[in-house]
Amino acid sequence: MELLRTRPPKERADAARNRAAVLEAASRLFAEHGVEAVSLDQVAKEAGVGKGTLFRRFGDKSGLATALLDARERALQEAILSGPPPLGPGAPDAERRVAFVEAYLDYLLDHLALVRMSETSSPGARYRVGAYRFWHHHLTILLPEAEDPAYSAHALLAPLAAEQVTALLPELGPDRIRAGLARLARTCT
Amino acid sequence: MELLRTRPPKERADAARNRAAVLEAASRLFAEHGVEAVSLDQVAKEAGVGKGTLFRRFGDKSGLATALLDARERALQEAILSGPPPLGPGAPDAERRVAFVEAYLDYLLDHLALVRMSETSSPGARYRVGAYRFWHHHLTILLPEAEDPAYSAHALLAPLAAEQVTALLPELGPDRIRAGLARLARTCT
DNA sequence: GAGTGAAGGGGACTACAGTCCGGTTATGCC
DNA sequence: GGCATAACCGGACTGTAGTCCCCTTCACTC
Repeated sequence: MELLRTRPPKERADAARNRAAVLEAASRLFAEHGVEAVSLDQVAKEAGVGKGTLFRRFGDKSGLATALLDARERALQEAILSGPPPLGPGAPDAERRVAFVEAYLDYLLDHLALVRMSETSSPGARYRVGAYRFWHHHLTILLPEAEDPAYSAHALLAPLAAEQVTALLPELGPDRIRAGLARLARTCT
Repeated sequence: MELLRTRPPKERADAARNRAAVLEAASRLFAEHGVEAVSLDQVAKEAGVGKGTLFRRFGDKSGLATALLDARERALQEAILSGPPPLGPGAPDAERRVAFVEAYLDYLLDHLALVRMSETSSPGARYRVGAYRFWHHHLTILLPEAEDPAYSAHALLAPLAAEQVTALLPELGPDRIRAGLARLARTCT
């Protein structure tokens, strides 16, 4: 018998079932038709729930995308907090910065359309979610010698916006982007 | 008698009249109620034209914003091409880069909501318009010693995205943003 | 296992961006 | 000045994000 509860114990059974159904339906539809081409009506219908339910659970389109990315995001955060260096603790700051931007770029390229949706539907979404705060805090800590670590961290995250990477990818290709980011991370004091 | 034609001679009189009416109405409504709160239906009604006309002329919401910003944008481009240094030609590259990011930030802070609308309604709009190409080309020229001038120019423009500045403004205030950008522009090789 | 309070469900509803096409008007030529 | 034609006009139409609120269903108590 399954007694393990990953969520706080107050989520009702029907709610959990619907949450899972929505995530699964969204994942399937996005994979099949592309993120852009799928409307939330379709997701709701495919999941067998009403539209109201979908919005109640996920707030808006960017919230749904964020929920779908949650697992991958957590994995990266784990690797940063307690994985092996240079991504995890133990390496010099500059190397950890480089490792971070490269790992984040990998994550981004793997899920570009979805991250883009999570950042762009709903204005300012990127900067509101907890994950951005996490990346920003991490980089701030790794920039103790900068004149304004908080600003430098934002400036290093700016070219990692999904919108920016999407626009630059056809022009420069992933390798130049990766190299440029690494240079930036190493030298940005 | 007015013989001066600023546009190529093929724009019909009614088209020109409607163009002006739309721009004036949009400008007035945005000033009065805020950019976010005004719908294009309202703009069309206020200008006394149909919706179809509005979209025919300006393509979409971001096109309308771009048209409203056109004059200010051109002024900045003029100053860069032929104004006095350090913004115009004559000063060392690093100083010109700093002058550019500061001047652009001023422009941005003056018209933040409008620029944001021009960049965010319609995905990828920021990178498609001619103006972005202009700024990018200008910075590329000013970064001859960078390992990848084209990428560095993009990276320096990234923290000048309206979305980013909007998010950082309440947290850091304009002065820290300005100082951080200037540092970045000076040292970004 | 029946009652009860609250959380959840769902679909009709609104508002808005963007499209389309039949009718209209300006312009250039005779 | 009249005519042909191409450009333009405008509002009805579509599809989508997001809201609202009444009804259902769960979980907890006795």
